[in-house]
Amino acid sequence: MVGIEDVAAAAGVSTATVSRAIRGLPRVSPKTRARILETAKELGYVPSSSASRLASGKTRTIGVLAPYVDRWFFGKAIAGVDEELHGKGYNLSLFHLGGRTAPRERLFSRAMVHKQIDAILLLCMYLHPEEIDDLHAIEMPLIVIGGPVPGCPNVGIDDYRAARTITEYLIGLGHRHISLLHGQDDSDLNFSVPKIRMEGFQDAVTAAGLELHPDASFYGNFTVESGIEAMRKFLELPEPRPTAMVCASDEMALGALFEARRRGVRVPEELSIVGIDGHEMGAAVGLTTVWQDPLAQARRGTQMLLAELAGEVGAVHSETAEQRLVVRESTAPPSHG
Amino acid sequence: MVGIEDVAAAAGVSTATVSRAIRGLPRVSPKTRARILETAKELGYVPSSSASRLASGKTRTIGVLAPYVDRWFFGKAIAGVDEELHGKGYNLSLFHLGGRTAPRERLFSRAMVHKQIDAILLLCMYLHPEEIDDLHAIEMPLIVIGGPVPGCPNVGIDDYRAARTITEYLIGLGHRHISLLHGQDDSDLNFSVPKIRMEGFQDAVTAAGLELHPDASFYGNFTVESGIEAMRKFLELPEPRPTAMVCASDEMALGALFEARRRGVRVPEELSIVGIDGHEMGAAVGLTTVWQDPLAQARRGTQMLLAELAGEVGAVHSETAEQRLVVRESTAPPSHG
DNA sequence: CTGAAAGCGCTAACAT
DNA sequence: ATGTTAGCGCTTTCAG
Repeated sequence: MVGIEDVAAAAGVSTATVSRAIRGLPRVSPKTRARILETAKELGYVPSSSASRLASGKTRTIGVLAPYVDRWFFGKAIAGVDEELHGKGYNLSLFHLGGRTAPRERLFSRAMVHKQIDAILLLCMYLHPEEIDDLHAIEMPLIVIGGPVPGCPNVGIDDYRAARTITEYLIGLGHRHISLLHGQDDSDLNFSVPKIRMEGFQDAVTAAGLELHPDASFYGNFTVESGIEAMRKFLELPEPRPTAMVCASDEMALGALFEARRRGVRVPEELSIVGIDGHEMGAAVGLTTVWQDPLAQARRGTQMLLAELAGEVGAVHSETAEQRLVVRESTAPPSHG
Repeated sequence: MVGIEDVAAAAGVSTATVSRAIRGLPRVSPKTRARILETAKELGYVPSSSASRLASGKTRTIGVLAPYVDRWFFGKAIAGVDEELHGKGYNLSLFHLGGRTAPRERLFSRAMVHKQIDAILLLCMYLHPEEIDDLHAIEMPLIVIGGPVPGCPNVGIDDYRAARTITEYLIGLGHRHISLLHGQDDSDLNFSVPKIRMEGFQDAVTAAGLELHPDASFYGNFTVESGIEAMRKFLELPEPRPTAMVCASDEMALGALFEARRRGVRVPEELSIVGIDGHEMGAAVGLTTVWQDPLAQARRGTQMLLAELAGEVGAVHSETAEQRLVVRESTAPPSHG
């Protein structure tokens, strides 16, 4: 295998010069650099990343910690990191956070992770207190995309406002009895996107002088299936049923919407349904939602990490991402006034 | 930072023994191993992956080359690799193949990639001849998931049969005039999933003595949006229009289905629509399709790579994945007989 | 079963 | 602008 020494010998220079030339560092004369680059190409030289990692202490890879990769938000975010990294000589390593598994295991694997990356981009919905502590202990640029993590910079939308906005929109339409499909299970995590969205909903309802109907609240796990399941339960509710349903995500809203129509419930005439996210399918079926762009959020976060790694201290900081109420055809005033 | 020497000193052994003990290699007495493991934990020792990569020549990372990450098939497949790798001490590095960009650039980045991984899992739909050659030149376990790549082992469904099956199902229902929404653009790549599915469709049609209607053929890029777009064009077709449409993917079929209903076209009464894939949303809306499981396919492929890396020669080989016609409510006999 | 020592291939001072 | 020379922290023969 051709190494840096071969190139150095062939080009008649030292390995140090070859190293500088190839990495585009200064202190190499243009003509020397050109010659080195050419011989390197001729010899088919490719630097050993292992060796350069060890020698430099930099891995030139960004670690993306995610609980899922086959879900809308996470897929878009990972794509965003990838796009931003592309062509910049950085690699993307994917680490499974493990949905809601024991924190103990998560911490352990995290220790192994640190040595392999230069910075972390965290995607998550839930985080246990001890995990947060662990995160703070890491000496490494870190940005979280999406939900807030106390003490960590993040880029994401204001989830409370998103939930409140969409709920108030429904109330403004005349709905007085609104069902909620949230993404929170019975854990007591305080700083989680599902919890925050739920609060936004609740505050909007009570602020309007309306009542919360615990029996018309359903749990989902952000999947289409859970939306379907929730709608089934909803339809078993005694009349009069709520005239609208706000779902904590578009994926669940879509499931609910499909199931409602399948059961012959007319949307929005008999039931208004809304989501949060901006899923492409939502646009296709006319789902009213609060749009956000996780891909852009992840790109922004990645830019910050890269800037920080490039020496720009303070480059990583919290930033609120764009969100927008998008009214489509899944909402209408309640039919019975 | 605590290194292997610190552990060796604290445990009163040599670094070689620590290395063996920690990696679970033989030739270490049980009690010595226990003592080493304990002191390592006490000291909070974590091996430097950079150093071990350089010294061993193994990176313990699987490279996943994919053109997209935020699309159903690819997201599921990446999740599958991740699941299979989990807990086995292997990392997953994601490399963007770059949709249909210039092969030249793809080759270049591929050279950089090789030094960073021990095996490759390739996800793709299109591959240029020179890229295939390049792939063959790689001395590294390789498996492709999904579409076939000449000369490379792959695990995936029989796309020709999938397309043919679904088309014949429609024909069996009585449809004589069928529209096609395929995923092929005007390139001339021969071995690509889009092309193969198109052939399955065409052969089914002609074998039944029916005619191909080029004007009722549409191009899509596997996204929901392209399905919507195709349906718009379809609806501009002069009457009598085809009574059924087969789409090369569920995502496109879903887009077509939504747009059709939005325009007031009743599915399946006036128009039958089918897809291929088994997307969760398809189940939710009752889309007839040929189901497949990319997550399982990727897991299987990853298992093979891992086995091969473990020394099991011949572990990597082609395998045809499970597929199944799933009849739901988006299909019915043509209404006008 | 355990230790000594020679690298793995590059980077980063420090010199020149 | 370029060369010299130590390592980076672990793995791996080869001895013992």
